Amino acid sequence: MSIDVAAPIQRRPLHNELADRLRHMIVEGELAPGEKLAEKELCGRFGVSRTPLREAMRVLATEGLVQLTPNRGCTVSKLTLADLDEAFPIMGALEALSGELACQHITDAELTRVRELHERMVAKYRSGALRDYFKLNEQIHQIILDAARNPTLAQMQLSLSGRVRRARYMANMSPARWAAAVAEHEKILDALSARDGKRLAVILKQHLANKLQTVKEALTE
Amino acid sequence: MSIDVAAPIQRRPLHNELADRLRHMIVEGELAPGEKLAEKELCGRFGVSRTPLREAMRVLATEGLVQLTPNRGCTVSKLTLADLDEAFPIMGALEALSGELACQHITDAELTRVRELHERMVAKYRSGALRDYFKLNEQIHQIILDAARNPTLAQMQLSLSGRVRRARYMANMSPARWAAAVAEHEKILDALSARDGKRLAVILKQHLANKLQTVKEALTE
DNA sequence: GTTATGAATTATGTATACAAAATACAAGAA
DNA sequence: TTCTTGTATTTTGTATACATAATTCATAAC
Repeated sequence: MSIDVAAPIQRRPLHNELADRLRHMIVEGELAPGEKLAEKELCGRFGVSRTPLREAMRVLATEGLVQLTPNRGCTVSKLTLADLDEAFPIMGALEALSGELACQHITDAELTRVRELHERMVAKYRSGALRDYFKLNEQIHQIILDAARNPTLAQMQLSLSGRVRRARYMANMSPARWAAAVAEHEKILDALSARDGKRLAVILKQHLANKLQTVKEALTE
Repeated sequence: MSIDVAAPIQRRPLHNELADRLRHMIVEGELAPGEKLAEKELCGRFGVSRTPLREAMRVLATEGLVQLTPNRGCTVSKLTLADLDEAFPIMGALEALSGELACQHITDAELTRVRELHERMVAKYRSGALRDYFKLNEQIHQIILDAARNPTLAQMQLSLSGRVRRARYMANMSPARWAAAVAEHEKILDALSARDGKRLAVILKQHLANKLQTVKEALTE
């Protein structure tokens, strides 16, 4: 195995690297909601000075992942029920738009890819592999998002879903919900195949509304 | 006139103040798109050191108002036709959602306020006062946004509209367009008064689509 | 025992200093 | 002239130092 000597040498600023790492840690739940993020401690952990770390913090604060209080430091944003109630309808509206636009722009190759992922996802459902199911689910939504050909929209969706992603593990889907979700995905595939944007928009919006219900039920248990 | 001695003493970090000022300057067009923002020069202008300025820059970059290139500094983001094509449909989707939610939550008092602003706006239209018209227009949309009772949604709308606000002065509305816009606002008021969320959503989405057309026509001239 | 007060400590906000990269520019070669 | 190539300057990236606010904790008053 040889390295690509023509590839550009990657050198990114520390604050970018830090922002990415911290974002990942928060989104994946490695840093608990409400946790205090002391600059000094994080500097020690990453082996950097406070300057780039603080710059990364401002970015995460703007994205809503952490909360900054003047002279009082930084904490990982909590994810309340109200936050979910706010975020999911927005995600529904954005997904609906994605679906509409995707129907206008999606290529046959992309459509084939969606079908393939869908089949594999259904197989994972049948075998009860929730984790793999989620992964394929995400990939399908990602392709729709890409097919919308609207990077701004994709960016906003990504940012928003990052915020609520932490709630994911809470959503221990009931068998009934899971079956319903799969049924919804059949409809999504149908509408997308027919390139029926309006229909897909309605389905996706409802899909997100149901997702919210699932998460909320899991939370109130 | 006496000061309110009970009011909390305002002391905000410099980076917040800087971010607000720079954001305002960019959104209002005082800093031209594509303009280079050298740290040293801005530090001199505001009388601060580079540390808080750089923190403010990261925030603006996350909001999409400036572009950072590693080791190469910062420039005010340009607003291309493609950006408008991306942003307006998203704003349409978000406004539509706002309208839907607003119909569920708006109080009679707020509705009265909207009617009042609407009347004043129509008067400004009749007298040809475009600037005042815009201002009242914005206030109406703001009330709808507030009535949606979804701060996350409001925040996202604000951020997006800030990005495209610079294109506003380009939109020198034709008389026909202006008349059409006013007619649309009559429909908006009707649907809102009837608290018919679905109808309002459709109107608002179309309203934004028309706005995009207006701006694009003004640009291609 | 509880509350209040103040010094000591710690953390955050800002400025400055140093390192490294990019840019500008001048001198020399084709 | 035009294109290199090397050097000086400028700019950005990062670390450190200092200023100020918040917190902790011990002590004193009630």
